[in-house]
Amino acid sequence: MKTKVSVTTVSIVLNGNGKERKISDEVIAKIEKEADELNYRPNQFAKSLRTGKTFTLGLIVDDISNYFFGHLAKIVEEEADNYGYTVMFCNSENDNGKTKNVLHILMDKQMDGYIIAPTSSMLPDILQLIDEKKPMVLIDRFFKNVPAMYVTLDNYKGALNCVDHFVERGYKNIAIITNETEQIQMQERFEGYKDGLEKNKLPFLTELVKKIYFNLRDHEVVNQIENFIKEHSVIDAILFTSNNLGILGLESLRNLQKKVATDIGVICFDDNDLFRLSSPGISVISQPIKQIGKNAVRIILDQIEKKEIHKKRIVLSPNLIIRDSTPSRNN
Amino acid sequence: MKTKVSVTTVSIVLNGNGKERKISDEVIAKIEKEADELNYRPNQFAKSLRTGKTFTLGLIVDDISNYFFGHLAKIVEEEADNYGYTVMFCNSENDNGKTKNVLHILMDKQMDGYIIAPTSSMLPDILQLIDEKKPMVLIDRFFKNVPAMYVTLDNYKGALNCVDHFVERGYKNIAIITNETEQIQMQERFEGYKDGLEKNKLPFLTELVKKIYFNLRDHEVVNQIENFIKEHSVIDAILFTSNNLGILGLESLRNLQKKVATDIGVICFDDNDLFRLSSPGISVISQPIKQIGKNAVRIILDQIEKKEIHKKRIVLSPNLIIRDSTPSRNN
DNA sequence: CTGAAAGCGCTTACAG
DNA sequence: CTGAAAGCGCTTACAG
Repeated sequence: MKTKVSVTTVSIVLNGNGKERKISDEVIAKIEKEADELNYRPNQFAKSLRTGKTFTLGLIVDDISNYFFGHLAKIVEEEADNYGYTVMFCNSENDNGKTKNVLHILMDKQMDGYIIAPTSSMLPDILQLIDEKKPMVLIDRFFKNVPAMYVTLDNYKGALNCVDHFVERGYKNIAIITNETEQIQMQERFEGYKDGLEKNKLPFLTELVKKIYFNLRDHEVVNQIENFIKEHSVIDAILFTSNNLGILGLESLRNLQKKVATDIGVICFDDNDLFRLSSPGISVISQPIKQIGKNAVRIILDQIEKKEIHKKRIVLSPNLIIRDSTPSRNN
Repeated sequence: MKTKVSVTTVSIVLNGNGKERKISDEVIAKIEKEADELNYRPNQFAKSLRTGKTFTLGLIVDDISNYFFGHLAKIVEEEADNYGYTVMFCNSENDNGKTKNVLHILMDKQMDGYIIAPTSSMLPDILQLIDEKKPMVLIDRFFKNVPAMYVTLDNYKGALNCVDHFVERGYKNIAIITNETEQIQMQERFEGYKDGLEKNKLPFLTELVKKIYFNLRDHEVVNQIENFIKEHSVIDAILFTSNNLGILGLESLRNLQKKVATDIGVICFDDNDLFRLSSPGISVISQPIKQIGKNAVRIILDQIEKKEIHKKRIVLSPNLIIRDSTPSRNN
């Protein structure tokens, strides 16, 4: 910058503090003009190094190509952008495939805040983050007894509603296909299923429970679901506890030439284009993705800006959308 | 660090240059031990400020919640991660909604490289990036006469193949539903459609062309498609030129109670769960997403590491997957 | 084999 | 109203 003016003044002006610091209008104008002409853009590391702020949020999801997390990421980016933040993301792949610690990578880059769908292996890092009082919010699931803020769905109620709906429509042998995991959202969905059966005076049968490991390939999951269904012809309804399981489940049913609705009732957790538009349309427990994302960003920004936090833990209501995959079995 | 040793030595050791610089094994061991105990993590801004490297790639897509871009983002993140890079992403939303310049935000944060699905408004910034010799690769589309590297599909051939397939199956009144845009991938798809008709001695009729603006809401798009189909009962086949248009198109057809396959043949660009698993399954031109992502990252890393670049422009082959939405009309 | 010093490009008290 | 100087936490010639 060839203007005869100190870097101090330039810094003040370019950060919009010219007026406040009583820099003369003339100098302000000159600096702004030149900065513009030279296409000057301040070095953000230098800035961050000095101020400690990065204006970057770290987002960790299972898999950004999954409908739920992709849409969540979109909302998060949009919201963050509204407040001048950008987002860096990592896929945890539920601890599969990657041995390295995703969260650590983001911690190294010093995010201003962290939005995390946690896996069990992240616990130590999450505790460290809490220890360092870094802004953080967990999404989709959380850890019991860990003092972290979070935004989740009332998963228990969601699953319970599914069972109620199945029973109301006359289904009697309701299976659940879920993941083998200690993650709390899945545990709660499972509890909701069990308690739903009990509430409706139906027996809980372990043979109607299929738990699938995360680290399988899609076709293996499809195979397992096919075998499970084949071996239990008594099943007249299935609750899939996730987007992904539901999609692969539909593939399994198609392979088995089992007709959804006609042969078997189906409800899935999470909505997506396939569930919405396939025929028959699939009844789902839909999550308020927009609200989850917006709340998460708001909580993070409140923490960053040290505003008072009104609600630390947000549990949103599930929404049962009834379509054609659960026709009445009463006669 | 309380070890009696200079920061210089610490820096050398922690960057793995201890041996090379002939630091004594004893000192190396001591430093590593203490770094470990103190959970020491070097400040990345300081590092970046000094070295000019961020180990961060910027990714700009239309919309990360879109199947194509979400899956692409996943691959990009995985590949980048393999080489120690993280990725920061922005949704361009095809210039809708956001007035600000997405690319500028990333440029401010000094990405080591840029992977961009460009929109027209980005052109000036892209030229600047080229000017500054920043590693960059365009994906999905590019600008004619701009000397940038890119990875795209042979969109022309893809559309041409669709028309060929329709004709082969006996369809005569093939409509195209595409976006109103100057983006080159869409232009090429349109050209492929036109030339496909000509090649097959079918007339090109402007009334069978529907171009839809990007900045519409989903339900508006659905409405427009519905009206278009209603007003042109002659149509016996439709080529949707994107994922998104295809999904909304299926919604329109459902609303109109038009049966895919029975009433009308359908092919969409891009594959997804809905097209794959709905019944009837939708025939698609699928893009090799994995290859696009891997190539893009490789090209960027080659540029960053100043390796010789073998291919600067990669045009991948489309893959026509024939399912049930294009049954034979010959009799 | 190891360390002192400079410097990356900013911002922020502080001085005048 | 404006500027000199210190310092954020690293790395990298350079010296010894």
